[in-house]
Amino acid sequence: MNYLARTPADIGHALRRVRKKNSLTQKELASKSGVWQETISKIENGLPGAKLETIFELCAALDLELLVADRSKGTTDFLEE
Amino acid sequence: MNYLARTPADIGHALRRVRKKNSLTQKELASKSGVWQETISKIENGLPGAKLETIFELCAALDLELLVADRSKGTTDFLEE
DNA sequence: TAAAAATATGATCTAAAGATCATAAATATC
DNA sequence: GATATTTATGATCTTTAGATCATATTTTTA
Repeated sequence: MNYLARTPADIGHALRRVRKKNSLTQKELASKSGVWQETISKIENGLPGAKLETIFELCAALDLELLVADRSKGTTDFLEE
Repeated sequence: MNYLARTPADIGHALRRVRKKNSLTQKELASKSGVWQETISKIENGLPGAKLETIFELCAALDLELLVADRSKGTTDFLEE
């Protein structure tokens, strides 16, 4: 299950989807990740200046990683693995 | 050609590899991307607080995108597509 | 090896992220 | 619809990223 991202908002949306898919509230993710709920809300809504480190903290908590890939023809919608 | 990233340093290293693969200096990438050479240097060296937006600006200039993926067993070394 | 080119680092300034708290607003539940 | 829960937003504070400039250091080239 991959989500393709070309913008900060894409990352935020992907993180939200995975969070919900795991039936976690932002508050629960906050506890898991050490990132504040308010911060998670902003990131999920596409905060352009979100820190890379914070993104990786959320990825770790959601058991995710990022792949740096050549730009594809794909859209930033849902991608099946 | 994918590079797997679990930390800001991984992202920085991936970006550097792709830049070099395209025979670009940091200064040339700076011109392409609108991000300052000095900033690129810091990011390539693993700046934890690098802004997501800045990362995507570099990705766009290098014709890259990110995939949000489930954590794999892989290491953050070079991965062949 | 010397010179040129590329990269890294330091200083200053402005804007803003994240922590922290509070709470308004939105959503979910019954 | 009422209530509970979740998410979004605003305020304050500290830290720091990025822009900008300069230049030290390192790497590359001839």
